[in-house]
Amino acid sequence: MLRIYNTLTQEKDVFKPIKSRTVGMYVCGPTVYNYIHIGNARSIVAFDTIRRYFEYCGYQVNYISNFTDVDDKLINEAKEENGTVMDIANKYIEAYKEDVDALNVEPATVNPRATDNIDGIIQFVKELVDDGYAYAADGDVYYRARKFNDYGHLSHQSVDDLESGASQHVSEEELSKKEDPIDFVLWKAAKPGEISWDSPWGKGRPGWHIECSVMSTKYLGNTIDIHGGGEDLKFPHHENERAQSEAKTGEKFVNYWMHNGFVTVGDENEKMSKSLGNFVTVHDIVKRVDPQVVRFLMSTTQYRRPIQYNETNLQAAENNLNKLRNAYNNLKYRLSDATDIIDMKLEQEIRQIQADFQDAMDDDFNAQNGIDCVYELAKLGNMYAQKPEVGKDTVNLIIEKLEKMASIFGVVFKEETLDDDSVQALIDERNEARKNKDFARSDEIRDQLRDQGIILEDTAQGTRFRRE
RNA sequence: GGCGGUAUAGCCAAGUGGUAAGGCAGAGGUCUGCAAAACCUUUAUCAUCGGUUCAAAUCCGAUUACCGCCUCCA
Repeated sequence: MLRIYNTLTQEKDVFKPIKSRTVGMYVCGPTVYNYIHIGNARSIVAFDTIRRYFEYCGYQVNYISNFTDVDDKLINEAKEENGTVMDIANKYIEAYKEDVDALNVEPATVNPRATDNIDGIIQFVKELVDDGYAYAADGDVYYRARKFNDYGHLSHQSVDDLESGASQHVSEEELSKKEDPIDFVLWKAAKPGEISWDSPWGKGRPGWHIECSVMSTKYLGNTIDIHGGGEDLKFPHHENERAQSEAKTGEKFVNYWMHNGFVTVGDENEKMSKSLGNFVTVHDIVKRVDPQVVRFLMSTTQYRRPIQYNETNLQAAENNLNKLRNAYNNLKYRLSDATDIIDMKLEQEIRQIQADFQDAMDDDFNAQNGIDCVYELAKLGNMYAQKPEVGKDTVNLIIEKLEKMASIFGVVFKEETLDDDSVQALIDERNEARKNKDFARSDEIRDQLRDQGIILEDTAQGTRFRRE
């Protein structure tokens, strides 16, 4: 029985999908005005890992993640890079896809763009105005937050507290247009020269939160199973989405609200964000770190926990990932001399590990406990692979389970292959030398191959190799 | 000020009432011609104080520290 921590109820709720074998997920995607940073990546990886576990459980997942491709930051970036807003958006959407692909994230079912949904947004806002939930003011349209009785419930804030916070930050100009400082903008009037669309309120563009409400309901319906994002999106973004959507449809917007924890960085352990200027982009990081390692670090940390991004943790992740890769190789190598004996007891243990794995993941995607089960399986596999005689079916069973469980965390195992006959010739020559106790020569060959990034390992079954 | 979260060995981290999983790093060992890989052994009384209980890391209260949100932000 899968339980999910729901931000709205602040409890782990039993997961009941709206449709029996389908899950509808909407995960807030990036505003595409820059390369994504590893905080973005954490969110993307966290929800990809969750999605993969749903699929492992046999669900079909409708995974929607948007691109917010018009807002102030894009407009500014366009000025700076001397291009149009669409140029900037297109550039960083392409970069996003490359980065996310490097992290082995499954493609979304759809990545809708805000600017492809302007008509829907205008229609949505119009209905809110017609119903009295929103009002036009000088070309802008604002949402009447207080009119939505449940406003503040998701972020567990009282409206009055929010208001005292908001009053300190809202500009004079905005304040003069708003009926109430906590009201938020649905539609923004365009300044001269800015990208804009025609609307009943004049030329303008969408406010920040509205695109997610529109695209979520468009692709997944009025009520969706899961809506996710970073914990900083609880307020105001998700609070506002919820208010807009439920006011418009009169139905519950989201059954399970999920929020991932932050990536912290440096000795200060402070939040990484674009505005603090302490961010590391995925674009840069993959130049020096194996993206699989970054992925592994992120997906094996429970999604609500913070991740300290530093060399120590990266190194630990790499070691652990290599441990799994080695176990895989150890098992694959034994396939060559495996017989058809069967180890029923071992197969029973493997099934138990898988059951434990599912229990762990069913508990709000406890990846830490989940990956521990995979380590246990790897150890079991390593021990088995050292036996004098192994059964082919059993070895294959371990490999299959290892691949299946590890794939949730985005781990892909590759079988080592030689594309170069000269390497095999050297390995043969080295074994000949070893037979003749010419260890000087055999070690020389081993060192030579190591310099090429090929590690030799002598086993009872022969010499095998792997790449560094 | 309001709200939310976290505090367990050098590091990551499990554990939600019965006398501290696991991983990484370190140390020692087995295997190996030597390695590599693997396996084995080894390292804590759980931020502080007080309370409840036969029994608490686990429940209650207080305190401290750190992080986040309340303004754009994954």
